Amino acid sequence: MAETMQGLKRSHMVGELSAANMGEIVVVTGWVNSRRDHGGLIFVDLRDRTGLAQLVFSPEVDKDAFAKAERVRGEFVLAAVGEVRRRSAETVNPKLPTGEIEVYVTELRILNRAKTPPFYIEEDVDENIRLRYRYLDLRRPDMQRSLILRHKVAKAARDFLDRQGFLEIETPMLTKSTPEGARDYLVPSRVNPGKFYALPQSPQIFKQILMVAGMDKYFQIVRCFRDEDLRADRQPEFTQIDMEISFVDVEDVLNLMEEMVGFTFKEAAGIDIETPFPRFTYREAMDRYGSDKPDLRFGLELRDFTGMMANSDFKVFAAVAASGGQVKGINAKGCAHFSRKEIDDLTQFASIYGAKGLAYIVVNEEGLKSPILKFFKDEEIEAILHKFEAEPGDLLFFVADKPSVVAAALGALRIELAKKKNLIDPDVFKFAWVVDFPLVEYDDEERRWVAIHHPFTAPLDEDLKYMDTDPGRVRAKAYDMVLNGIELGGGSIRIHRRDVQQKMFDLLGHSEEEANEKFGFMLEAFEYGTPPHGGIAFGLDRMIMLMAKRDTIRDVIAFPKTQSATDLMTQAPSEVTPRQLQELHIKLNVAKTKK
RNA sequence: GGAGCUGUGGUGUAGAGGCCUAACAUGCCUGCCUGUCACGCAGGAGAUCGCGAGUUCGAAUCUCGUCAGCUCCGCCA
Repeated sequence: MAETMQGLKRSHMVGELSAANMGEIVVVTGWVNSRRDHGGLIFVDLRDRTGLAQLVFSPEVDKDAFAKAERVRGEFVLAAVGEVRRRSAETVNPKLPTGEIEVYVTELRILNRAKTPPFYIEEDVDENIRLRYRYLDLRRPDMQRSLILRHKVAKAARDFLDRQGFLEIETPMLTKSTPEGARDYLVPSRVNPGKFYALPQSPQIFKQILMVAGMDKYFQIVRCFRDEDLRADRQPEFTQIDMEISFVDVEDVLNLMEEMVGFTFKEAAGIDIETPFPRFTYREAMDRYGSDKPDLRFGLELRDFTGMMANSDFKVFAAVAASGGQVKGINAKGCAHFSRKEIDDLTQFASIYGAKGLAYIVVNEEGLKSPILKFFKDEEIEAILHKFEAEPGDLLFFVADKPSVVAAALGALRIELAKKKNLIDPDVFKFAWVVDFPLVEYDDEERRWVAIHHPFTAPLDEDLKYMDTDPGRVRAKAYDMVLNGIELGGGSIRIHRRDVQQKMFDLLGHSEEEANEKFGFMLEAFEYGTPPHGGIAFGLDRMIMLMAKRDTIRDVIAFPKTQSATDLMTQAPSEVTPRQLQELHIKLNVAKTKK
């Protein structure tokens, strides 16, 4: 039934055909997007990754081809030989790039049949079905564009870095489990019973050792693995553009990366971006936006009322202000018309982030409306309105809590309000740097200091002196690149001195033996002449998602996993045979549940 | 670990206690059709409403559980 391509060679991709090919005999191949049978005349839209073109079958042109075309169905794979002809003026299809021409087929070969697909290729269907039949989903022009863009982004970044003298060097996928950070994916070693490799969360240690090795500038477009719960922008395996550079400080990295990102966006997607990017210290970003990844596409900045509330008669606010908490607010411009239900929903929304309440004041032409008004003196109300720059029509929100809750709740509320009020221009790209992150934070559960970035991050020179006395005050030479409220990449200048690294491990509560066991090879390497160095890694998937204006990185990854980390097409992960387990010296201890 | 949303012919949806012997569109099959462009016209097949319990005289519809997908919190150095 199926025919071969013998004696035929594709001459054109279908999307390339145009009036310039008029009169040529062409050989095209592809899938049947649709077939329109008019009885005495059959049209077939043939699709490949470059687009669609119309094939015409007429008994007057070729009887055999016409007869075969009657048996053709959706998604059949065809090769067609025919003449490119210009369409008459009234039959031109302006919706199709190739709509000025059509191919009069003189020979048709049905290279393969296809089952009726579960969904029409260009229709939007449930993601369940898309992932199960990913090969059909990937035939959709949108998905093809995503993967083509992905290729272009990777190539542009690679070209840029190559020109800057970077070397692309591979690092191991089977590596050593690290004690800090995300959960590792573990791989049992057959030849070393009871021992495990870990898949890399990032090539962090190897790239730093490459600096010790004198490679000077390293990069890699590399898969990384983290065994944590998934989100729209988080997959268990994802791709980073990973870099490390010797003999640089913060400024050098930021400048070079702005250049790289600018080049990549322009080259891959034709998007012009403004440099330099605005820079925020971590503190400033948290104060103004309640987030270390501020979305700068709209205003709605946070205002601080903590000082003002300390002496107020509103005990809820005063108590929080007096006990190290914060009272902050957002002016929801033009939201005074919100219903009680809408405000309740927003209160519910804020509670997700731990806020115990959401106080509000409605500002109208007739005056103010609020359940908390009665607690404030006239001059206090005056001061609040002044600080909010409130005008009639505004709705003022407050959250009072410990600083982390205030930031989380108001930071999220800010974005929610922007969405609700349609303040976000989808065509705009707002980059920013966030710098001077804290080096460490205290983990109440583990009852120790933990690294905000990772334990190799260098402290700011001027803060080094607080490492022993006041670790929470030490700022790091760490930086994140943020785009439209999403963390695109992050990195730091690293510690290159053995003594400072030791001090860091001490601070994190790793004993010398522990540090030696986990990182001894690295500490040893650092004793053989380590250059000052720093680096950064970009989330390639997120970068492409933002360029392609998608809501999830699943749409820019060929074979992504579901939220429960399964692959609906291959059914991974799956059980393995007892023999496989035996060879790996593994005994399962899994509660008998579903089959 | 937790919260929320969704699940109805192949696909996308409607139906929200009896009107359901489950509707519409599209796809699929058969026939007709020489200018369509996701062609059109006529006819046909196709669903025990994710799964399991329960409430009820009666459940696609209400309750509980469970499975799957999605969004989010925690987590993600």
